[in-house]
This record gives sequence, C-alpha cells and structure tokens, in this order.
Amino acid sequence: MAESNPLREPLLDWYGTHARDLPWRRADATPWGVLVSEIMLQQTPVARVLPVWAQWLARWPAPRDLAAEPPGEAVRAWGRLGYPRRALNLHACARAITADHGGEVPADHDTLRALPGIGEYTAAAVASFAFGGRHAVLDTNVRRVLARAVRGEEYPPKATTAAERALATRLLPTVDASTWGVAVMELGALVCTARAPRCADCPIAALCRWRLAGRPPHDGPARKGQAYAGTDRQCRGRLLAVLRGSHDPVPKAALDAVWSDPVQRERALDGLVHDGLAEALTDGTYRLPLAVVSE
DNA sequence: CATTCGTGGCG
DNA sequence: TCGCCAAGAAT
Repeated sequence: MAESNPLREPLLDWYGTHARDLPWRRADATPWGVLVSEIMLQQTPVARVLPVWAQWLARWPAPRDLAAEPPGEAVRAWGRLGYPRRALNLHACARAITADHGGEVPADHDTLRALPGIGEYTAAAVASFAFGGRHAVLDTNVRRVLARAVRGEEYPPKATTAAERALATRLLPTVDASTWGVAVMELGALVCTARAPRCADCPIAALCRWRLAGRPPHDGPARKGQAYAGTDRQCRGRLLAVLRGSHDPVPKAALDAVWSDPVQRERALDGLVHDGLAEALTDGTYRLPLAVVSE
C-alpha cells in the first residue's frame, strides 16, 4: 500500500530550505549532545538553551565527564534555564549511562525511556534524532500542527490522547521518519505558532483543515495560566540562585535575605533539600549538593 | 487526570 | 502592561 500523507512532500521541501542551523542537528553532533539538548529544551526556548548547551558540551563532551562531577556542578552550570531538577536528571542520566551502558547513550527507545527525566517525548526524540529510529515524536509543536492541519482545530487537547498518538503514528513515513518528525516540529516552532500563526508562509496551508475552515477560534475553556509571582516556585528559584552563586556553603541568613515570608521560605528550602538540589550542613549552612540524595 | 516544577520574552 | 507560552516529566 502506498503511503497516504499529502503533507509529507511539501513539508519536507519546506524544511530543506527553512530549517534553522541548530548545533545539536549538525552532522557532528553526538547522541549525548542530542540528549542534553532535548532535556534543556523541555519547556525552555531555543534561544536560551543555545549558550548553555555549548558550555555543557565543551565542559562535559561525554556522559562519563559529567558523571565524574558532583550533582551540584550540573545545577550550577544549569544557570537560569529553569526547572533545575532537569540538571539533576541529566547528571543522573550521565551516571546511569556510564555505569550501565558502557558510557554510550542507548539507542533503544525503551532503554532511553527508563532513564531519569526521560519521558515519552524525549525517548522518541533521542531515538529518532540521534539514531534515526522510527518513532512518533509528539511534542507541543507537533500536536498543534496536527490539530490544525488534520483535525481542523486551533489547539490540541490539554493532555495527549490515544487518538493523537494513532494519528502521528499513521503519518510516520516508512523511510527517514526522523526528518519528518523534526520537520513537523520546525513548522510548529517557526510558522504554525501558538499565538500568531503565519499561514501565508505555510507550506501546507492549502491542505490545512483549520485554515480552510476560516481558522475558527478554540471554543472550550481557556487554559489555566500559570501564576508565578509569590509562589513556592519563585521562592525556590531565589534560594537556589544564592546557592549557585557561591562555591562555599552559605549561611542561613543569606537565604533568609531573599524571601520575607519565613513559613514559605522554610517550606521551599526543605523542598530543595528533599529534591536533592541543596544540601544542609550540620553547622546550619547550605550549599549545592556534593552527593545524590537517596529517595 | 490535575498539579507541581523556573524563567524570561513577546504580542 | 501582563497574560501567555516555550522540543515535558514525575507524582
């Protein structure tokens, strides 16, 4: 049976001429470089990842290089990328890869999926982009493109559905599936964006059900915006920034100074320690972790 | 399935 | 200005 995916050719043609030159996509990028990029790109824009990725790969060119460091160094080098537990996940990945996989990033999807911080998307992305595996790569970009082009709706469902997975799998080419995946992602990132889609520049506009229907707006309830100011997350961010800025243990007073509410501050600090992002020393000072927290 | 988890830029 | 959103995962 011949493949029935009319989106494929125009999309691949477009990708061939419009793809960004990102370092983790180049021919000399290693699987480790791809893995690091995918973790960093979780909920974080490309522009902010670029400089940190370059620093990480220069300092830790292979998993065993990072594995040799204490986890706190990964947290420090993470800088202000956000969601710093991803730095711990990457460090834990490096140690697991070194200890259990001979220092080489595994190519198998399920093996990748079992590593810390690697969920369905990231496992598929690394298996596909680093090793050329045939996997449906369902990120927020792909979900939005398929929702519009195929389902005719402005936005995909809040949580990924079985129908979305089935659709993405059905569209997957038998040959060079990884290029198809990255091309759909790129279209979602550059043209079929969440807020102001540039349909005039879209290579599949003529086939897009949403555009053909007159771009009907999303009808359901609005998305639940994420508050930040005054939250525990902001408090944790402030506290961790203090720890990142010092190579020596910092006195408790230095942490108290960055958040006024003592109840919330203690809760946030305990949370950081519990998550393995900070260590409390016996003299009452705190620092980035030298050891991995046990459960 | 709903929450939690950072940060910053842009429309 | 400020709400929305950015290559998600874990619980």
